[in-house]
Amino acid sequence: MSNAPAAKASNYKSAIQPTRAENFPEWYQAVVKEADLAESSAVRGCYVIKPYGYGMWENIQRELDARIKECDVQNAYFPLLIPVEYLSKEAEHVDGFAKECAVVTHHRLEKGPDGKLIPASPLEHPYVIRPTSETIIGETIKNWIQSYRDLPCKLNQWCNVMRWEMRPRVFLRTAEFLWQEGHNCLETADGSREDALLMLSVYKDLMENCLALPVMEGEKTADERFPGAIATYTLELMMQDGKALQGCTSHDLGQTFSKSCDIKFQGRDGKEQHAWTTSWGLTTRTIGAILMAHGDDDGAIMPPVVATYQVAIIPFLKDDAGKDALLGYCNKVKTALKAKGIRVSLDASDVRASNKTWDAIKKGIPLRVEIGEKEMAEGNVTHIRRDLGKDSKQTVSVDEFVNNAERLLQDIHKSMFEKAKAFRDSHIFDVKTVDEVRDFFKADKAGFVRADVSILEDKALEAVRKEFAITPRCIPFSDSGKKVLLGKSY
RNA sequence: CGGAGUGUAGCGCAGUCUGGUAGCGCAUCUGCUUUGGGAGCAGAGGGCCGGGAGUUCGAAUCUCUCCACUCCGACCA
Repeated sequence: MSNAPAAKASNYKSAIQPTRAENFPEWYQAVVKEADLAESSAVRGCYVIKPYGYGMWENIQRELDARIKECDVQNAYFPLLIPVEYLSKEAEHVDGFAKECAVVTHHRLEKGPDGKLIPASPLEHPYVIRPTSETIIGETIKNWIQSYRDLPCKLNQWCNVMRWEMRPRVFLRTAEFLWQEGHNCLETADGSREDALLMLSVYKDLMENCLALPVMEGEKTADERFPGAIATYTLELMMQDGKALQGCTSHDLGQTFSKSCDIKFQGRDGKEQHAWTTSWGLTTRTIGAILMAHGDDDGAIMPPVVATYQVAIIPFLKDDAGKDALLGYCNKVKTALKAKGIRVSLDASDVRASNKTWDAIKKGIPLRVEIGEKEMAEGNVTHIRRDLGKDSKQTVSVDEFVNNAERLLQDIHKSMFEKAKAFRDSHIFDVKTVDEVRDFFKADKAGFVRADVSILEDKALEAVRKEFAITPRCIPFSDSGKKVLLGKSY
């Protein structure tokens, strides 16, 4: 933005206000609203995901589900309600979630004296609405597993969960959210560790190749671990304000849950033993990550692989006389693109073309196709890349465009990834001492600092962590466990 | 759950300090003229000022009390 040519500075106005530099959190909310992705609901902390936003989630689901199944995981579904006793069996687990559980205590409503409905018929055994399903899945599959021949047992469910958050933020932290949670059961300690890492690699594939998000893969420090896990692996993402967002999570649960749920099997040696389990999840938060990693001051920029629409066709209608012919031409282009498997929107409404254009920009549709009488007369289309802006405008024949559209989308993906990666790489700074950590965040610089893991032992770090609200994000694999990344996070 | 802020038309805001029955911009509707990076002119419609209680002849404005949202923390995907 700062290097925008002075010539157009006079009439330049970003579509989203405030800009990222002016106020990042407010910019984020404006992007969500202007792109028509979601809105707040009557229920505190719960949001309505609107069709344009839900379309992204469906595409993320499709891509991730296929990859999960490649790992021989089967989909299943377990109840929304979990008996409170289940949760209380694992001490660390209950500590981790007890504070944020919604509890179902009654099973009926009746009219009170003032005509209002009040809960009636208290439940003898209350339920919690699942914050996660380790316990109920464990209690179920213990009956499915008797022998090493029943292993591995790999299950996944797509569902909603509820965690009573105090400070909700659309997509990033909501009381109810959508995710998949995988729960695998393995034969050995090595098996569960390798499995947790395998699922992490699936997420990495999704992030890089579908969401165009560069990741920092690593292990969480002990205090950042999932309650009950022996190791938590993560993909940390960097947002454009330099804050971290945890992109997914994959836990090696060891025998914690197999012991509390009593998942036992007879091993190859004939001896009975507890199984080794993993759990791994990815949520609708990834949509927030996409917005904050790729968006610019004109709004969202959607990665082509999961974009609800990959191409927006915008007819430039001059008058009613030529309307039918022009829309017919646009529809032909749309049909040709759809035949190539490309998701296309065509805005045939009477709204002014320039407003349709801005709508497509704010929604972040990767490719915009403008079609007016000029194009129609010559058998052409004009196309513009969202990530590069109007300087990328090109006019080519319909055939050429249709044949090249897939490659154009791939190019967009590639440059989005490279741009995000360049940002990430230029916002990680090596430091040696706690004082350098303090100096970095005191100067209000954006990004992470990378230090030797021994810094975690330094007593002085605690005060700095508190003062600037920084946490260890992960111990990246890339430094073979010798370094730790510290930063602010969502 | 702690600290701070904001609730007035679909959206963004002014008006509140100093009480007198509500205004601006955008959007919407109508008409004409326009049309390739947010159109122009003319006209029109739309709000019991977040809810409740109180003070007052009179409350958007003062008092009390709820509620919601936003930001910064704590907690987390």
